[in-house]
Order: sequence, then C-alpha cells, then structure tokens
Amino acid sequence: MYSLAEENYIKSIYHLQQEVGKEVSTNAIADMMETKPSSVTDMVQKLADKKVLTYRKYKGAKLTADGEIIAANIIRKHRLWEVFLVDKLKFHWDEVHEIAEQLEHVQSDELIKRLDAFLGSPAFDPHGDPIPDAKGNFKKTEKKLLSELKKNQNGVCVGVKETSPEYLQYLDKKNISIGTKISVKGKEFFDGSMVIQVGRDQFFISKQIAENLYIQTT
Amino acid sequence: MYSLAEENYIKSIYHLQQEVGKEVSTNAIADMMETKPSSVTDMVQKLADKKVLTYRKYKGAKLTADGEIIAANIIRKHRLWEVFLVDKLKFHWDEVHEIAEQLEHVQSDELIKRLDAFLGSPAFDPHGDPIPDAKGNFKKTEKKLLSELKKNQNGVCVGVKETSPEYLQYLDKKNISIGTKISVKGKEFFDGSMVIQVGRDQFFISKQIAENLYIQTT
DNA sequence: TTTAATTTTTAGTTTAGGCTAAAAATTAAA
DNA sequence: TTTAATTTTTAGCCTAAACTAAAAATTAAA
Repeated sequence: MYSLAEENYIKSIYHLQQEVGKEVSTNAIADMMETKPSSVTDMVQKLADKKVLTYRKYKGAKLTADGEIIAANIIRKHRLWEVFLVDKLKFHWDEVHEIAEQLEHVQSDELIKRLDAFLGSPAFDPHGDPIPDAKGNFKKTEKKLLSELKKNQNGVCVGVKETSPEYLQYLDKKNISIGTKISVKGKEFFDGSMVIQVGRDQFFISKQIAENLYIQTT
Repeated sequence: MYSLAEENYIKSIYHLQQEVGKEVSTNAIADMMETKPSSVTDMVQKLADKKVLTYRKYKGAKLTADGEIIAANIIRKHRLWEVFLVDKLKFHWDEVHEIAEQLEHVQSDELIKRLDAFLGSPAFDPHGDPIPDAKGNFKKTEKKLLSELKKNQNGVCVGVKETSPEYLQYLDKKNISIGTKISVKGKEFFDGSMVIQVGRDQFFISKQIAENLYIQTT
C-alpha cells in the first residue's frame, strides 16, 4: 500500500490540517517531520499523483477524503497500540509514543480488529485523544483548554495537547491524569498563570501548562 | 541499529546455518529471501564489514557470535509476538507468521521485556519452536521427526518443521496440534508412508506429512 | 510600489537496496 | 584433465527518499 515514509507524511499533514484548518505549508510539514522543505515538495507531489492529497504550488497541501481516511486509520492504530501498552503492558503514558509510532505501521486489518476487541473497543487513548472507528469517524468531544477557564470554574481533565515526556512527567508530579478534577482558584490576567486545586493540594501553574491541558467542564 | 533488510538477512542466514551447519551459500540465501544472488553478495559483504558475519568469496557466509545473538533476538521477538497473537488475540496458528514477521522488527527492549512478562515468559511458540531468552540461549529439546519413528512407537507432537498455512490447516483437519498424542500403527518401507492413530481415529499419512512433524517420544 | 526577506521549488547528488548482464571462479562430467 | 555446467561475483543501472545549492515565487517592509 503506502510506504513508511508516505504514511508518516499523511499522518503529519493530517495533524497540521486539524490545527490550521486550511492548506498546509511545505515548511510546516518540514518542521513537523524534521526534514527539509525540498524533500517535502517531492513527496507532496508524489502523494498528489496518488490522489491522497491536493497540492497547489506555493500554496500547500490538503488531504483528499481518501487521504483523511488513510490518516484516520493510521491514527486509530497508533492509539489502539497506546492503549495496549498502557493497559496491558503497564507502560506509563509518557513512554508509549515512540513505540506506538512503530507499531502503527504494521499492516493487518485483522490484527487491528482483534486488538480493538481485546482492549474492549476503547474510545480514547491514554492521553485522552479519541480513537477513530474503522471507517475513520472520530467521536467529537466538547472540551476546552484549562487556560480558557475563569476563576472558580472547574472540570475534569480529559486529555493533553502536548504529549512530550517532560510535560507528562510534570503532570504526574502534580498528580494530574485523565479523570482528575481541577478547580481554578485564581487567575492572573497579566501572564495567564493560575492557582488551581487538585485533590487537597492547591498550587500555581503557568499559562504554558494550562494551555496544554484539556478540560471538560461540569 | 540494523535496517529492516539487514535484520531479514541475518535471520535467514541464521535459519539456513542451523540446517546445514556450515557456511551458507549465496544461492541458498537468495532462494530463502526471494531475491537475486547478486543482491545477496552485496548485502553479505556489507554485513561482513559490520562484523555480523564472516564471508569468504565463493565460499559463503557464517554468522559471528555477535551475529547469532542478533538473530536470536529477532527470533525471540518473532516468537513472543506469535504467542501474543494466538494466546491473547485468538488467532489461529496458521495465521500468525506474516504478522509476526512485521512485529519482530519493532525496536524496544522494554517492550519485549514487558511483553514476555505479560505472556508469562513462554518457552515455546504456537508451533512448538523454542523461544530463546534475552541473551539468545535456546532451550535444547530432544525431538525427532514423526518419519523417524518405527511401527508401534508413539509420542507427543511438540512442533512442526513446515509452517505454511496449507500444512497447518491439514494438521487441523486431522486434529493434530501441539500436545497431541500420536502412535504409529503401520509403516510402508517403500515410500515412507504411515498409518497413525490420533485420538480414536486411525488414518494414512504420506512421508511428506510425517517428516514435517516433531515428536517427543515417551 | 519597489526592494528586501522569506518561502518554495527545481536541479543535481547521495545512499540503501534492489536489478540485469557479463565475467570469473568453482564444481561436475566426459 | 580438459570441457561443460553451475555458482558467484562484478559492473553498471534503477528507484525511493533523503540532501544541498541555486533559482523562482510570494509576502512583507520601506
């Protein structure tokens, strides 16, 4: 089907497209993939030939409907494997990304069907991200960033935007994980920093922390 | 570490080496890997540079001690994944080879350590082949081919030599799997065919069937 | 609206891992 | 032991996917 390199491009373009909403620039793709813009141009032209995306010179790339299904399937595999690693192999949520990055490229529909059943058809991965179904449909959730909450609002942590080990380890240190109740006790207008309550503890967090945590308000 | 192609060469050379005991010929490797002898020559020279094997022109290749450890590790991963697929995902033993062929290349020592623990540190894969430990040591078993048994001898099926879906499906049809008791009721000297008893059934099998089934005599 | 800065593309190389065809070495047969 | 058949290697070429350097297009600044 698609080569490893092609799959990685499709996945990256999908994620970028979610962020910006429109055509994705060559440089943005190069940054995300840690490669050179000239390499991106070549690959994007090849993927356009294969009808995975549309591409207009100097304008950028955009996945076709087919391309989005391919991307959703790769993401489905990645997230199912993450659930496996955390739920079954007892990995910590900050250790699974790299491994899932490899496992997501294993080709076998039957494998994924059975893995999904084995895991109990989970709807979310260990970071709170939704797992698309086999047809590529995501369950839309109404979540907001912690940084959007006002003083005295509260909610439950349902996911993280940033998934680097450093960030996830910070959250662990503060006992924040999926399902944790958080209340905003104070908010500084100037720098967006907050004082929040988690369990019995109350502490200060910077804006950078707050804008990478998804909250479902109650 | 080693590329996908390199790992596959190392694995194939290891298996061939087990069979013939001495240096493996270029053509033999090419046959097993479904590639051309000229490609094998190139790769084997590269692997010799990397000290994975020794190579003498026109004579063949032989894994070094390091090379054997690398091979054993790939085989360990392959077989552990096969156990996972059969025990946990309920695949049938004739369906797992291709998928394990992909999974065996996922790089993560921690993953294999945890997978092994999750599976209960199995000593054999679903086809009865031994799973080497993390250092590459195989548990030696004294098994013989069914075709080596004489009339009125009996034993337990402990593995298969041939693992093609066709062969495994034939065995299923005859209700033969790992652990099945088999008695030789008759043997034809001329063509090596046999009449064997499996459970309450007694039936005829060809030499070709008999020489691909490993038996532990009791 | 020119000029400057930035982004993107093109053209030409590189590396890994294949391939074919021909040459060389080895093994088997006469 | 010479010839024939087989095996293996060499030489040269191809493709995927990267790269660099230079050219072209676009966007921002003066």
